[in-house]
Amino acid sequence: MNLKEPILTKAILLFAEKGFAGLSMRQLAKEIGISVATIYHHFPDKQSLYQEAVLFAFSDKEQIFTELWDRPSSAEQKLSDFIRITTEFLVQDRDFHRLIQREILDANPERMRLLAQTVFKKQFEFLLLLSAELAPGRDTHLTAISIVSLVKHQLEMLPLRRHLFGWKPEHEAPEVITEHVTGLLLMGPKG
Amino acid sequence: MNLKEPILTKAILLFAEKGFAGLSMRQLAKEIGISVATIYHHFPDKQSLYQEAVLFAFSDKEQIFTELWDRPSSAEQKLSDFIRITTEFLVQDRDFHRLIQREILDANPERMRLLAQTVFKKQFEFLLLLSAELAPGRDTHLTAISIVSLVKHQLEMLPLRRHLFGWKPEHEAPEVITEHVTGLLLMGPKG
DNA sequence: GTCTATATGGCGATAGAC
DNA sequence: GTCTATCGCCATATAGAC
Repeated sequence: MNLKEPILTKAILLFAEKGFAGLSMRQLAKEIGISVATIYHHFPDKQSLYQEAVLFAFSDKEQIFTELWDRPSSAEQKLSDFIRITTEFLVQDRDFHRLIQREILDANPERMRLLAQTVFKKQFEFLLLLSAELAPGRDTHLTAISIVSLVKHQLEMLPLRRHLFGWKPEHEAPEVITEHVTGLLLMGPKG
Repeated sequence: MNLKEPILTKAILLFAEKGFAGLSMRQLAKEIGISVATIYHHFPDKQSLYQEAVLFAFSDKEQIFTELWDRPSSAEQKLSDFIRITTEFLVQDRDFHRLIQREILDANPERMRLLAQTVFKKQFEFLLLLSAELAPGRDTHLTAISIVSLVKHQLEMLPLRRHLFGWKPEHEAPEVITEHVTGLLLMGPKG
């Protein structure tokens, strides 16, 4: 049987958890239950495996949102849906989220460009249109990033937040986060 | 001369850049211009060096905000000042920011607890008071986190944002980010 | 396409001289 | 307190049998 896809699948999981330098080829092979040489049959070196794994992880993720933008709903409703879908997705696919975090932290310009132009381009352009409609007086780029920030960073901060004052278990629920972020964005602080 | 502090200083820089697994003791020694054995004279092992470096990096950071909370200004002004100070600080001390990101990504529960209770405790409690005053109807914990998110994540996304539609060089300026985030929070999307 | 065996080098850590 | 020299191990990567 061809082991290329199983290798990529396990690699995504373990690279997300340990980072590039933190995962050895031996560990990866052991986890899959194959030999190191088999990995090297499918990938020329560790770096290539990593890059292919990242692309593989991102390959099917674009579709999740496509249906959303076509709905004949109001801008407010679309924002609310976008926040909910993104939150649920990031909560459900933690490995993917950790991989994004690591990639952005690494900040390799070429890989950033690739990511921006292949995976996020379309979603971000829809988000820009939405920002222009919802916050006409504001810089749309900064507003769109702010929307993403509120969703993504709420989740990224969880390990730390758990130890900060006022935290409650329900703050980890996707629907609670969604409601808070949506309300803050649509109605402002006083709403 | 005692090399403990120079070791810690360089370690902060390189751990922030490469991560724990990505930096070897040999590389670190070479960068400082000393031998590996000298590092091991001051620190029992790599893990201890890392943890001490992280604590050292955070040790003097708490003071930056203390003066702010004592000022006799309005809640709106305090929020604006907090956002500005935080943005400028994170832009200026990128190594520190990257170290925070790595620590949160690692998510070691014990280290998270330590970080929350030593470095962020006081600032976060002031931020909670501010959130309660500015957004009385909302969950103060979530609001406070949202404020942090808007500042911190705007900067973390920079490597990716540069390749997304609508980005302009001025979006990297602390004062532009500050103004956007402050406006969004205080006046909502329509403001 | 997968394996066992191995080459080569860098790794964390230590011994012992100065 | 700092060094040179070295141990034993694990890393990436390859050779060659099946």
